[in-house]
Amino acid sequence: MIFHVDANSFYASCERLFRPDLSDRPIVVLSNNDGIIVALNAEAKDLGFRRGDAWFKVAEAADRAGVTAFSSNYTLYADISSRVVSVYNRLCPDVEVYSIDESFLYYPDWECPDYEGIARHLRNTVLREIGIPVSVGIAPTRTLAKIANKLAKKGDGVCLIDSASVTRTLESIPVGDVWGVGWSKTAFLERRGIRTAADLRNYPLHLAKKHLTITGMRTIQELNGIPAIERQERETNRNICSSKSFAEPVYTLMELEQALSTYAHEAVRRLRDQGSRATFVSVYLMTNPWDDEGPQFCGQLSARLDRPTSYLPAIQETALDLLRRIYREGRRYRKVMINLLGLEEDRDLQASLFDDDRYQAEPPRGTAHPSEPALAAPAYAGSADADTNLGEAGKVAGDGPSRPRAAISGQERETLMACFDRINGRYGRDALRLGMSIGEGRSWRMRRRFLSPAYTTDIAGIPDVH
DNA sequence: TCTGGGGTCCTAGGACCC
DNA sequence: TCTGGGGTCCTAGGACCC
Repeated sequence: MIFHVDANSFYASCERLFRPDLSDRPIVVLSNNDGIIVALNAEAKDLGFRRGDAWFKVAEAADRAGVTAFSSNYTLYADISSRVVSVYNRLCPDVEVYSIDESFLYYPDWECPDYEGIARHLRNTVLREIGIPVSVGIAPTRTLAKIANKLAKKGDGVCLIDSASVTRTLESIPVGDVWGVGWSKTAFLERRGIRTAADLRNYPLHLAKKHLTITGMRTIQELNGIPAIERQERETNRNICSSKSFAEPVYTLMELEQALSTYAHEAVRRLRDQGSRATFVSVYLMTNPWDDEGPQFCGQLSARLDRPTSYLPAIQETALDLLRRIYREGRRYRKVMINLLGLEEDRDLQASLFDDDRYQAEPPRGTAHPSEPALAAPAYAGSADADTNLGEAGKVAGDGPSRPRAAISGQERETLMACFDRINGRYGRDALRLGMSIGEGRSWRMRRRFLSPAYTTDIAGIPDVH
């Protein structure tokens, strides 16, 4: 049997943990740059606020209604999340962490089980030990368990769907609320008169395969009680990207370089945390599509690294090189993004034919890697900007930046980065950075006006108790 | 002034192979 | 004369998720 455990208004609950004065008060949590509402508790929902509301549009109304707003504090949420998961792990032998606030717990199919009793115990334990309210949906498949959880949130926090109750239950669920049925599939299904999860459950599989793709077919099987969606066993990501919108428009290459270097630092930290190396680096640069002033622009270029690596200087230099090729003067830039792709685990690493320290000091150039494909950049000219013409900038040499490489061996790179990791592990993740990411402009810095303290992860943020 | 960030999986279609 | 059939791999873009 599968339990889907979901924290209620997780970010808002985390903020409230350390603010008992806000119990029963409406709370919203904002995205980066305090742009939109990404999470809100029931009290705020009752006042009519919605996930996705642009903060600048609703801030005044929220203030009048006595809503407390928080900038998102992911450090806090991640720490609370891991504490919640530690409780799951104690009470269930088989836990799949699905997202920061959702997990699937797998229990054996016993003869006469009291699954609901187990769920209530789980719920009470998390609430008592961590202070976070969770709901539990119980069903034979993950899709049904997600639906059960939706119902649990409306009721007393626990809901079980079994073969006796499944038909009646699904009749009350709009098809768009089913896990895996998004905006596009909902529109398609409603045109054909399929409005509820019960309707979808009876949709013929061969039609589903044709019109809803294999994922839609799996969803239907799951609604019929047949597990069809595979568990996510892998712990590591396949892509890592880092990107933030700027608080204000940015014009200069130098500021973009600072921002991109900062995101490269962040992306490589996550890359190294999961023990991977990247094969490709991709950089996106774009203006604000909402902005009516000035021309729009959206460009992207990719490059293959010499070899899969997690060496920050190499990745950052490659990224900056790409940025300089994409950059056009006179645009009001809104966002720059780095994407690390083709991730390999350290232990799978394939040694390059030429990856020998003897060649490192004098890297073979030109003729050495004839088979190394230069990544053609399909650089698309974005939205309204036809003159971007990235074609001529489209070929990025496989051997990275044009600057001469320092004579430093692979072993030395590894030692250097290990030292870098240790220092940042001890003194804070930004204690040591590459020069390029330290700068004063800062117009690209995030706006986080309502940030709560790092109550659980920073000695300075620990609350005083009187 | 001001509209998020970080992911996964799937498919179509092109390039290429014998 | 005759213009197939069966594959693989890769990428961009769509759809979806939290």
